[in-house]
Amino acid sequence: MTLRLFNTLTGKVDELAPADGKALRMYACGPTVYDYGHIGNFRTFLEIDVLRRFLLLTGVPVQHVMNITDVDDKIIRNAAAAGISIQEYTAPFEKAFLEDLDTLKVQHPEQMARATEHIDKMVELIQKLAEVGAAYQTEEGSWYFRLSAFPEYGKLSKKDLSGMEDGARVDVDEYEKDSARDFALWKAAKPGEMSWDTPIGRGRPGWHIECSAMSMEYLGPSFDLHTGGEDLMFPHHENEIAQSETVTHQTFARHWMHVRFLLVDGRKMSKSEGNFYTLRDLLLKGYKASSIRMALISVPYRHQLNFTFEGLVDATAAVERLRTFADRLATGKFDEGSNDELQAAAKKARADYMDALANDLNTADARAPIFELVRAANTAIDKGELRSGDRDAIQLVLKDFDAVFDVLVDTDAEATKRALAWAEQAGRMNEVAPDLLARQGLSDETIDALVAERTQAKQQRNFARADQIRNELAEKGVVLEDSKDGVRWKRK
RNA sequence: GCGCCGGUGGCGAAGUGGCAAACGCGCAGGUCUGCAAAACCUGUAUUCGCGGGUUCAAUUCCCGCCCGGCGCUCCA
Repeated sequence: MTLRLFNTLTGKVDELAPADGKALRMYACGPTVYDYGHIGNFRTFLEIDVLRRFLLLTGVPVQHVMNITDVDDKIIRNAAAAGISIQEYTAPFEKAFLEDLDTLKVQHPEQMARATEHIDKMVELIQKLAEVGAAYQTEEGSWYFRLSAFPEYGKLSKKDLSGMEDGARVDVDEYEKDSARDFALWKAAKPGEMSWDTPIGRGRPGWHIECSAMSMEYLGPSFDLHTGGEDLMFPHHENEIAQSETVTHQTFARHWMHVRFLLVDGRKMSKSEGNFYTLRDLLLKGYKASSIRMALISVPYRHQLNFTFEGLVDATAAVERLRTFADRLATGKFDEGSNDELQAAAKKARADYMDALANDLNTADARAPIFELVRAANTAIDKGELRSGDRDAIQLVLKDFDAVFDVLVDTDAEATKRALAWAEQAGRMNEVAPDLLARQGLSDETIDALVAERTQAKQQRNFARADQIRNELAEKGVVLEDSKDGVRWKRK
C-alpha cells in the first residue's frame, strides 16, 4: 500500500515512496527552543508523527531528520535579557520539548540536529553560494542570497514575484541589500551578541540556512520529503529551495507536506486573544495527554482544526470507549472458534482503515471503521456470539489502529505526574486545577480498599454505604463499573 | 488590497453529480443493573453559509456575496 500525499510543490496528491527504494528520507522543520511548545506546534508534530507511523505500518523504513533551532533573534534577545548564554537559555526548553513529545507519544526522529552544532556546514554552503555569485556580503559583514540568481524562486508557494517592486518594502536596517527581497544567509555580529568566528566573518547564521545545511548533511542533496507548518511554506521553505538548488542543481525535496494551522474557539490562537495554550497548560488544567493527542490528530492535517475544550472532552470519551472495549476484549472469556460475520467485519475494518490513511492521511475517515468494528464486536459479545478467533482478529485491527493513533495504552497518569512535578519545580502550582490536585491525592491502594469495602457492603445488601463510597470516589474522578467478573475502576 | 483554503445536525467532523449524508461526542427513550457505570437498541441534518447559473439530477461543478482562516513580515 502506497501513501498518496498532497504535495505542495506539484499542487496535487502524489504517491510518496522512497526514491532509493529503501528508506524514506524526510526532513521535518523542528522547534525554535525559546519557550514551551504550544498546541499549535504540537499539532504539526503530531500530524508528522501520523505520517511517520503510517509509513512504518506499511513497511516503509523512515530516515527522519528534525532540526532544533537553538539560535535566533528571539533566543539571543531573551538570553541577553536573562543575562545567560544562549545555551543556558535554550537547554531547558529543548528538554521540555522532548519531554512534551514523549507525553504526546510523538516518536522521535532518527536524527535530531541542533543549529549551533552545524555552523561549519552552513558556512560551507554560504561559501559555495558565494562562489557561484548567488551570495554577497554587505559592508557591515552580513551575507545575503541574491534572489535573481534563482529564477525558479516562488515555485513552491506559487508566488510570482516578478511584478513585485524592488524596494517597496525596504527595511531601514537592511538598506545595504541589492534587492529588497534578498534574504539573510549570515548576520554580522553586533556588539555583545552571540557570534561565531568563521571564514566568512564573525556573525551568526540566518534562519533558513540551517535547514538547507543540515538536511543535506544527513539526507543528501536530494531527498524524499520535507515537512512543516503551513506558515513555513513562504518564505522559509522557498528560501531553503533557493539556497540548496542553486548549489546542487538537483531537486532539493521532491515532496512537500504542510500542516494546516489550528484555531482555538474559532479564532486564531494568540497570546493577546487569551486563547494561547501550551501542552503543559492543558495538563495542569487536568486534561489527559491521550485526549490531546486524539483531539489533535482526529482532524486531517490539511484541514483547519478548531481546538476547543469541548473537543477535548469529546476526545476523552472517544478514547475511553476504545480503551474500555480493548479491555473487554482482552479480559473476556470467549469460546473457541470464530464467527464468519465478525471475521469479515474485522477484515473490512482494517482495509477501510488503511485505505483512509493511504488517502492523504485522512484520520477522520480512518477512525470510522474502527468504531464500527467496536460496535459490531460489542454487540456480538453481548449476544455471546464472539469467539476467541474473532478476538484475535479484532485485536490485530486494534494493533494497527494503535500503531498510528497510539491512544490505547494508558500512560496518562505518568504524563500528568510529570507535568505536576514540573509545575512544582517551576513554581507554577497556582496554575494547577484544584480538582486535579484533589484527584492526585487519592492513591490506587486507597481506591482498591474503598472498592473492596463497597463490594462487601453490597454483599450485605447495604446499598446505602455502597453508594456512598461510589459517590465519594466519583467526586474524586474515579468511576466504578460493576460486572460479572468484578469491579473495574478508572480515573476520569 | 492581492493570492490560497474552508463554511455539512446541539458540537467536532467524513464524504459524494443521483441508492438511506460516515464516524465520534452530546441529548431523549428503552434493554441490562439493587441503583448506577459499561454495553446494546431506537430517535436526534427531507438537509449540506446566502443568492444565482449549468445539468434530467448539485451539498458535490461555475459565478457573485457574506463569514472564518492562512500567506504577502517573525511564527507550527
